[in-house]
Amino acid sequence: MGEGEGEGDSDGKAEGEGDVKGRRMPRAVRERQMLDAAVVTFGRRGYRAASMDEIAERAGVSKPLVYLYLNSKEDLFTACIRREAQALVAAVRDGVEPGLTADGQLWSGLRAFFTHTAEHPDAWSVLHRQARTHGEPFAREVSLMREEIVAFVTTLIHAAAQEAHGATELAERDVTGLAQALVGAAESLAGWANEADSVTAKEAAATLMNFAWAGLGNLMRGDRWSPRTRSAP
Amino acid sequence: MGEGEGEGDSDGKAEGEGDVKGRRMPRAVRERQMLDAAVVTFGRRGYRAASMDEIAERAGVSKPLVYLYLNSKEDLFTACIRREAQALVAAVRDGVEPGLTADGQLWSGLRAFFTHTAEHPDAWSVLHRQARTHGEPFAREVSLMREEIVAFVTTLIHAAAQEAHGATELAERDVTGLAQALVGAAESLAGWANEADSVTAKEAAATLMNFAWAGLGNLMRGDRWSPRTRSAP
Amino acid sequence: MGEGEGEGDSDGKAEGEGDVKGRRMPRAVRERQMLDAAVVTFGRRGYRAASMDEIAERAGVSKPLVYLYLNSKEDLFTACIRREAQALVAAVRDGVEPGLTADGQLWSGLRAFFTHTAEHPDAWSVLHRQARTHGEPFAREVSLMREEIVAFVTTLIHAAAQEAHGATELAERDVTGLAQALVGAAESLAGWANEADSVTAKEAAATLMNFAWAGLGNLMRGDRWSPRTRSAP
Amino acid sequence: MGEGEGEGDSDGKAEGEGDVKGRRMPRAVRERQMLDAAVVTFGRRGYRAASMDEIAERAGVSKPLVYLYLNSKEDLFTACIRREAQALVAAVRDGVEPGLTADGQLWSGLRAFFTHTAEHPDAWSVLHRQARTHGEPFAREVSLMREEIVAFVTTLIHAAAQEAHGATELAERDVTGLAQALVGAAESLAGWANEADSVTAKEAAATLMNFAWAGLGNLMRGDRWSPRTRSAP
DNA sequence: GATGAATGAGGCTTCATTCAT
DNA sequence: GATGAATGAAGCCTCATTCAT
Repeated sequence: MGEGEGEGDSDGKAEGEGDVKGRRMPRAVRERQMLDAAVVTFGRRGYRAASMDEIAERAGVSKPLVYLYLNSKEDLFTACIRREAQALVAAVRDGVEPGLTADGQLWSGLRAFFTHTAEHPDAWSVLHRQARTHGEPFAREVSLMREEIVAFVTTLIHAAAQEAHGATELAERDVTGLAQALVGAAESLAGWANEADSVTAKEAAATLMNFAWAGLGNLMRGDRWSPRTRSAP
Repeated sequence: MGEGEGEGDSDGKAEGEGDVKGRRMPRAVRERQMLDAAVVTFGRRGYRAASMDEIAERAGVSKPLVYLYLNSKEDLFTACIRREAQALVAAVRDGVEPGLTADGQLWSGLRAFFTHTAEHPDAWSVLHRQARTHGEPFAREVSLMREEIVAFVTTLIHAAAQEAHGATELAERDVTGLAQALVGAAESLAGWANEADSVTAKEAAATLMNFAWAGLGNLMRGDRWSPRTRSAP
Repeated sequence: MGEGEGEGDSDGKAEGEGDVKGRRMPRAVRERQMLDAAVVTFGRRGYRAASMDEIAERAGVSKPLVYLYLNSKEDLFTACIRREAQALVAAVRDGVEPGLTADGQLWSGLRAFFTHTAEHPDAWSVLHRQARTHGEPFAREVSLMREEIVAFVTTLIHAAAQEAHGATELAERDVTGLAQALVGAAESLAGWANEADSVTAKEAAATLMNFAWAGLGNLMRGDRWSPRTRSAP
Repeated sequence: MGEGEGEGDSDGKAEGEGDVKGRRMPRAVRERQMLDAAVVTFGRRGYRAASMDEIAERAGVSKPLVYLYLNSKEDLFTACIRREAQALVAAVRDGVEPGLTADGQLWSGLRAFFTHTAEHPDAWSVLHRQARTHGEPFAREVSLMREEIVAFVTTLIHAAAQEAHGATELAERDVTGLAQALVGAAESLAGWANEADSVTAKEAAATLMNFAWAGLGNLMRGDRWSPRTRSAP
């Protein structure tokens, strides 16, 4: 009740590598299989509801082996988070096309972000939902990633400002606020895009880009809303 | 995150009613105490990690009484969600000052939202994190609330558009996208504001308001970013 | 799972006495209501699965009142057993028509037995199944009743023997064995009659009577089966 | 009753395998130990009153192992019933000496029945008392066994009738009634034999055989008792 | 006479984790 | 390198039973 999602185990156990159960395999491969299984399980069931039994079974190995390689449930979860965080950051970095203007880069980065999260929903669930829902050891890992992304976006914002005007000084707090809002909006839109299949990653990216663009423009123009500002935006 | 694991239980048990442990109290009062305790516990630990033992202890009653009044962990969690969702919606509705222009109303609503979430961080955690992290019975409750808020925001957006220009027709998808992004941004900013105490509800509201304002302006102007648009926002 | 039977509470709570809930009633009446409720509940759910809550509710009183009048679950169960055992014994005794020959008396007694058990299935369940299934305090009560009936039947058997032949001496063990077998058969047939509604109390009694009759006849004739006896009964 | 509450645990835990507590053992062996312990516990305490704790302890293992191998209390009880039902049926079948006349077969079957129930009183309690006292999942298992035995007895009755007379047609209902009564009597006598140790299986079988014999004879002779029949059996 | 409020104790079940092979 | 066997600890839930009014 109330836990997990998928009773139907029609998903691939990634046994597609042609491995027969019990086959000796190099440690690295086994470890990857375990992490894959763990990400799926944690992503769908949540940290507490995921059982080492299910993870081991999904990975096609025995439980003691999981412990041998990954020590404990906590360590395993941390490893998942770390791996997926790096993968996401890498996907975004690699998606950014370097030759473009700052806004072009932002755009390509956003597309990469939405594409990656759409293609790895379990990983996204681990990072966005599960890791942040459980106490300190895990939340920190995600915070690090989030900060990395926020920093990256901040850089792009500064660059865009530079390109546009030369050196308009932007207040640091404003920029951070914008970045926080952008990332939050992105996360929300990622969820929206995952639910309503009709919305593609590209559309989500476009929506967000518009949003960011407008916010940035206002910021640079110093055109800020205040209680005294009246209508007519 | 600001929630953390909360090992140090230096928090007030809200026993402020002057009650001595073990005193007989009318059902309604006890029930409120239990819900209070449950919100705190669920908010900090998460649904699975929260134990009925801890909830009962925090409420200052024995476990069986919790079951007598609230049936099961699932029902208890649902009751928490329901109560806090209504409280949040009510807070926002009550915060909106009716005489104002649409943007003034949006502004006051946002302030109320950030104020409420800042004052009830555990409740906010329950709604934003915990409820959505666990399966169907709970997520739906929050979805209802979220949709209510999204609908409300959508109304204000339309009203603002009207006020500004008369009848610019906005594409429905754009408006929904904007609302989704806004709510997501708000959620993210609420977290930010909770973490860094230096950021007040008012500031967060201002940041978001700017954001919304700019997005709305763009939308109405038809001034949309596209890959071919070049720099100079 | 595995307990009780009737979810559908379409049975009368015996509130047919025209009592309004909460009405003060003489102790004897209240006590009877409680015992009625208890017999139904114990009969359907079994001793352990029956809860004092259900019994109190079915009786239309509060739990503490049940304790006030009947002390404990154990005492309550004992009271049920005692009352129903006496009722059954009385029904049989009253059913026996005194003027008849011994076999006529046996016949009328059997009819009374089957009629009573058919009309009070819950009471029969309490005596036959539940009481004997649980440890010492209860089994003894039923044993007493059973012995009373066995003794009564034994008397009739002796009387019948007398009537038939004058003083054929029957071995005590044989008579007791016959009586035991008879009672067991009666219990089994009572169950059979309860299940297959097509079998009436009268038919069951007839079947058993034939049985008894034949057994008794053999006994008196000294016509006993032994491994060396060959076919042709 | 002979079962009682069994406070004094002076019984052997059947640890006769020479195993030391905690030793690793193959699954099949452990499973048998658990079933043995469960039969004893269920037989003496009843389904509800038996605790998994006691069963595990009696089996010399920890509770989780019981769950690992047997899933749940319900499954465990079902497994007990199934195993003991099969054992009893097998004992009776194996006890029947095939070369004999029908009545000889009935006799040998009865002896086997009484011997088996006398040697396995807890198993008999499980089948006769406990399983039938608790709701549907369990009663059905025993019903199947009972029907199997009733059918078997019915066959023998027909055969005996054949041998005796050639083809006297017996009414189906009469035969079923006889079989029901016989089985009931047998069950009752089994209890009697268990209580009073002085009564051996052989004696019980003899008593019942006489009973059956007489009933069958009457049936075939059409010599039935009726209210109008007067004395002189 | 009657009850709403409250609890200590115990039962079923699951899980992360470790041996011994 | 890999696993079948095994468990301590903990969680959800229910129940018989008692106060205080």
